[in-house]
Amino acid sequence: MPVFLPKEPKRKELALTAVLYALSDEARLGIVRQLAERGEQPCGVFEVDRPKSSLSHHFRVLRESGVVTTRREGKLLMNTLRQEDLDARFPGLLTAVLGE
Amino acid sequence: MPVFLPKEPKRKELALTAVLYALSDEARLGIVRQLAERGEQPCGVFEVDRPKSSLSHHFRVLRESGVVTTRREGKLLMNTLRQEDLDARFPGLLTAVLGE
DNA sequence: TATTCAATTCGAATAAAGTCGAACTATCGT
DNA sequence: ACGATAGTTCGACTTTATTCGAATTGAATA
Repeated sequence: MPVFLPKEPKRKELALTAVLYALSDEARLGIVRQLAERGEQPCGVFEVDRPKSSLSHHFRVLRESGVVTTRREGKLLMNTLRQEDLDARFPGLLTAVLGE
Repeated sequence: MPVFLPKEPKRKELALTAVLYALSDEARLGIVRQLAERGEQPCGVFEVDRPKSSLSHHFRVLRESGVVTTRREGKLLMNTLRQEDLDARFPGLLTAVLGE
């Protein structure tokens, strides 16, 4: 009984086009900004004005591109921006996207 | 008799998500890299292994997002990366995407 | 073990992008 | 004016994304 098995790329596998694509959507970019500001957060706190299933889809895109990592903590799925991995692989990108 | 009227956004109108989207495609990113390396270039020189109409489509995306500007010179359409505009609007982004 | 809560997966519908040939437009050279 | 060249636009098709309700999973709690 696996706890939760997202398919997140390792640092070395991060692909620039996939990352840019993930960030090219307002809803997802909003999530990323909020994670950058407030740190680790569960999916539920994001005000995205869409049903859960849509939100979930966007989290999947963020995970599969490697922008976000997710771990379970009790009944919540906690999401974190993969700052270090992104900075290592694409220096300056996240900073530029977040605009300071 | 207009010479050529592309719909390019002004610097202040550049939208981050549109720019990221434009850059999230391998073919377009390839064009951008080549423009960054070699400077202004006509559409024809790009080796993109697709028919002209497809190439043209990608140029349109690059223009409409504001990544590239195009002017006619004789029978060629010369393309330039909008480095200054992009740097002004999204400092560090282009550098990060181009990897130095 | 039954309920509840958090969030995902499924599936089907809609929307948006990409692809490519063919036709078109503009410019240049003859 | 004709032909060649550079690239675009059009239109139809295929592919990929997004959307959202309903069903499902996993974990906590009673």
